[in-house]
Amino acid sequence: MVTAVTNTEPRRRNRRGEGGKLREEIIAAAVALLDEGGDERAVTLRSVARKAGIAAPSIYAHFADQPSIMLAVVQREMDALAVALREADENAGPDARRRLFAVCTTYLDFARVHPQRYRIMFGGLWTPSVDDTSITDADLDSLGAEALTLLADVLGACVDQGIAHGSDDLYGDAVALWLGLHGLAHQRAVVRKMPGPADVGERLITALAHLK
Amino acid sequence: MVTAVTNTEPRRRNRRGEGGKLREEIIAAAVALLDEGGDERAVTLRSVARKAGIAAPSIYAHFADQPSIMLAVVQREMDALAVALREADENAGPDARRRLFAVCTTYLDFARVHPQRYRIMFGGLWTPSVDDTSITDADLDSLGAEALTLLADVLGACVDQGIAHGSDDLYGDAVALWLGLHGLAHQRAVVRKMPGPADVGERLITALAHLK
DNA sequence: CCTTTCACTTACAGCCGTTAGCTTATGGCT
DNA sequence: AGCCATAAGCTAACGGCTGTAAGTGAAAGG
Repeated sequence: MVTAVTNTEPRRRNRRGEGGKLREEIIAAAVALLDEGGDERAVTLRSVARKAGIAAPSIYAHFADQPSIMLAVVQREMDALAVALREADENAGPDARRRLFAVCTTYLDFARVHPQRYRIMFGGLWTPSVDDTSITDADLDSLGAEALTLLADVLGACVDQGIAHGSDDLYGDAVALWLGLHGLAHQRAVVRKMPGPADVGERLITALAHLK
Repeated sequence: MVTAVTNTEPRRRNRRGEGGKLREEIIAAAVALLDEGGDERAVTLRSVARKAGIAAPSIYAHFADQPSIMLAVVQREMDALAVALREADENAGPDARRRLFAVCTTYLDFARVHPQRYRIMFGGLWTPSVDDTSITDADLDSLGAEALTLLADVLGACVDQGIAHGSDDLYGDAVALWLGLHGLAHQRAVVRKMPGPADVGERLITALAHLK
């Protein structure tokens, strides 16, 4: 599967005010390349340009350099994940156990449905160049803080409803729970077949949330 | 820091029967490149050759192609990790809690001391080419099975000594514990600074081993 | 001395990121 | 309707790095 470089149409140029649309198309092209199963080395400036149907230098109107593309992809997917988690929590109703499993399952599903995206988001390869729109600390903390606060919140609800053993450090428990989820999510995103029982996810959640 | 391409000595050629020595030197050079902090993209066939002080094509006498080098590195480090884990277990004495924490701490320490090595071992980027000495399933299961059996063994000892709650599936619990450790180890290997409390490792171990 | 092992030099073709300068469609203005 | 400034994207080209192939030299040791 080479996904056809054959560009049937030479792509209609964007209209006057809508030059910025191309930026989104570039990010989408990069994500598409990832999803096609090739690893992140397949996402080069030139391959992205080909996928988007534009000439390579046209990217420089929207991104400073190649790493910036990857950075934008990570940012977009981080936001998408955060939104999905909040949504899952809100749609789960008032029951704390339901909320907990909804959030955790949504997290795990993201990694399973988009393994390549998950890999670049948390695989730590989007270059720690400390310049321009740098993420690295601030933005990882952004999702970090956001998702972890959500998790701590749900854990607190579990304690309040009496289905989990309390703790003096809810945030620390949230971090531990997230680390467990991350371990499973990352491993699933990396290998073809996971060892161990199918319900290992539930075991992780049950143990790390101290459910009774 | 460019680590000096300046090869003072042109490197003494190996003696008659010892041609195979170069193979080890090549692997060591690749590992050295990793440890220098550059990511795995810095480990190219040519850079490895430069680091080892040999000409690039000389590698082909010992490795079929570039991915094979990475593969050999992963194999070597997998073995080293397995040995370290067994050693830690044997040196921990008979106390089950000590054994458990010795093994887990050793695992976590490996990832902290050699983050780049850990990343390529479990980051799933050493190309899933299904040919020649392929690892991918067999050899990951090798460490997988080995380390997981060890963990299950230690967990069983914890139950026997009455310091942990029993379970009907010890191997499943071992997998869950390993996933937690992996989550922490990988995250530490990837980001500069981890959120959360310092004792998060002990929390993971305590919760996932069902310690009382 | 002469064979065999070990490693080297040279070279090719392909991809990469990036710079410089050019073309073309768009849409407001006269 | 016609002009024409400008936004939007293109072509050509550079230097550098990559993996790999083909053929060459030198040292070791029987």
